[in-house]
Amino acid sequence: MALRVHDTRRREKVEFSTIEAGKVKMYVCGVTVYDLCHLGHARCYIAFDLVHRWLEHSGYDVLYIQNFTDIDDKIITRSIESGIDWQIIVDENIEAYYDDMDSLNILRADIYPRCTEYVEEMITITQSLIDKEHAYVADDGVWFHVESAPEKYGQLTGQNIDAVLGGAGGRVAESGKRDHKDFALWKAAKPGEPTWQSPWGPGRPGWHIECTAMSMDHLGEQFDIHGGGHDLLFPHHEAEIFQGECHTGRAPVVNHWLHNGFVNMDGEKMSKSLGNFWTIRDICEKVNPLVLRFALINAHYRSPIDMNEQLLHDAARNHGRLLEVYKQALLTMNDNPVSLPRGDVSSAIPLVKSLGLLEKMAESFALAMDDDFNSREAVAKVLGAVREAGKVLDSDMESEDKSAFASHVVEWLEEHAGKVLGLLPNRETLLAVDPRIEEIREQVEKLLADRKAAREAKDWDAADSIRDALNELGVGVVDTADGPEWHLLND
RNA sequence: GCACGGAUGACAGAGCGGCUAUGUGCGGGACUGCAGAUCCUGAAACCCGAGUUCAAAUCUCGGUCCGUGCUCCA
Repeated sequence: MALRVHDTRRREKVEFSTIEAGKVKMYVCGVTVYDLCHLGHARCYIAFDLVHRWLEHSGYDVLYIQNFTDIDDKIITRSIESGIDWQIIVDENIEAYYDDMDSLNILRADIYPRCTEYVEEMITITQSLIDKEHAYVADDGVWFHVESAPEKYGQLTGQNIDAVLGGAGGRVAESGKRDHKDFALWKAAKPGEPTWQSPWGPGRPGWHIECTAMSMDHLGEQFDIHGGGHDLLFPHHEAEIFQGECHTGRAPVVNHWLHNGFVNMDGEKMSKSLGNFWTIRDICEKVNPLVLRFALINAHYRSPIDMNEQLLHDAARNHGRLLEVYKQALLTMNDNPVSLPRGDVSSAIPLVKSLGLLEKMAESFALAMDDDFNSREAVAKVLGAVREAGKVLDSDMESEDKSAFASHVVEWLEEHAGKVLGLLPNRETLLAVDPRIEEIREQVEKLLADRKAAREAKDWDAADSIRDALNELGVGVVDTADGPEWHLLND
C-alpha cells in the first residue's frame, strides 16, 4: 500500500507524491533559540523524526532541513534582560537543543541553517516582492501587501480574507502597514538592536521571510513536505505561501503541509503563565527520555496530547516491558542460529505460529505507518509482538530453536521498535552492567543468603525485613522459579 | 464572531461501512509464604436526534458540548 499523508492545505489524506522520483525534500520549522526546549518542541520534532525515519525506511532519499531562528524579539529581550550578548544566548541554546534532541533519539536533520546566515537571500526575495508590487516600503520597514494576492489567502486555515479583523486594527495606526493583514518582511532598526544593512536602511528581517529564504536555498522553489506545529499555520505558513509563490510565480510552493498537534498539561494548555510549563530537561529528570518518546508517539501526531502522570506511567510500563523482552532476546540468541521454519498463524506448532504472528504484526505495522504515520497503531503492533515474543522466550522450547527465535525477535524489534520508532537504546547501553552493582554485590549477596535462611525457616517477618533492607539499599528482589533475582531500583 | 479540529469502555487512545484494537486500571485463574513480574481468562465503549444502507463509532443532515487559531508560540 502506498503512503498516505494528511495534507493541511487539502484538508484530507492524500496519496504521498514527490516532485522528483525517490527523493523527498522536507523542511520543518525549527526553534527560536532564546530558551531551553519544552515538551511541545519534543513532540513536534519527534513527530517529524518519525516522518523522516519512515520515509527513509520506505526507500526515499530524504533531504531534511530544519532551521534555527537566531534573531527575533524574544532573543533581543532576553539579551537586554540578562545583559548577555545575544549571540552567546543563541549559541548556548543551540547546543542545548542538540543535547535534548539527541537524548530523545531524534535523528539529525541534514542541515540546520541559521537565519542570520541568510540575510542576503532574504533581502533578494524582499526586493523581488517589491519589484513585483507585492510589497511596499514604509518608514518602519518593508511590508508584504496581502491584498496583492488575495487568491492565496486562507489556504491553510480556510479563513476568509475579509473576516480577519481581530485585534489588529489598532496596530495599523502604530505601524507603516497599509492594511491590517499585511506582515513585515523587513523591520527597520530600533536603537540598541542588532542590525544588518539593506537597501531600506539598517534593520533586521521579519520572521516569516527566513523560512522562505532557507527552504528555497536548500530545497528549491517547490518542495515536498513542510512541517511544523499547528500554531504556525497562521500567519507563519500562510505568509510563506505568499512570499514564496509571489516571488517565484510558481505554485504550490509546498506539496504537502503537515502539522502536529499540541501538548496540554493535565487538560490545560501548557504555558509559562499557568506554571505548567515543562522543559524537556525537567521531564527527563523524572523519566527516561525514551519513555517520554514512547509517551509522545503513543498518540497520533495530529491529535492533541494530554501530558499527565498516568500517561507517563503507562509509557514507562510498556517501554519497560519492551526493553525487558529485547534484552531477554539478546541474551538468549546465539550468533549462528539454526534456520527457522516458515511462519504460519494457523499452525498448531507454537514456534511456527509465533513466527507467523510476528510476520503479520510486521505487515500491520507497515500499514499503520503508511496511513499518515499512525504511530499509535504501530506501537500497538510492537506491543503485540513483545507479548508474543515474551511468551515464547519464557516457554520450555528446545534451546536451538529458542535461540534462533530470539535472533529473529532481536531483528524484528530492532527493525520496528528501533530503527523506525527509535524506542530502543543501543545494545551496549542496554546490556551494560551498572558499576554500582559491583560495588554492592557482596553486601547484597550476604543479605540474600540471610533471607534465604529465614525463608527456609519460614520466618517470614525476618525475610521481609531483609527485603526492606535491600530496598533501602536501592535493590529490588524478585523471587523466581530459579531463585531470587535482584536489580537496582529506579530506571 | 469567523475558521479549523474533536466527542469511543473507569482512564489513555486506535479504528472511520460488516471482523477481539491496544495499553493502564478492575474481576477470575495459574505461579507465589507474601510481594512483584509473567501467562491464561472475564466484564466493560462508541455525545444526542433523524436519515442512507441488508449492515453505521464508521457515511449524510441537524443539535449539544469541548479544544485550538484569528499576526508572541512547536
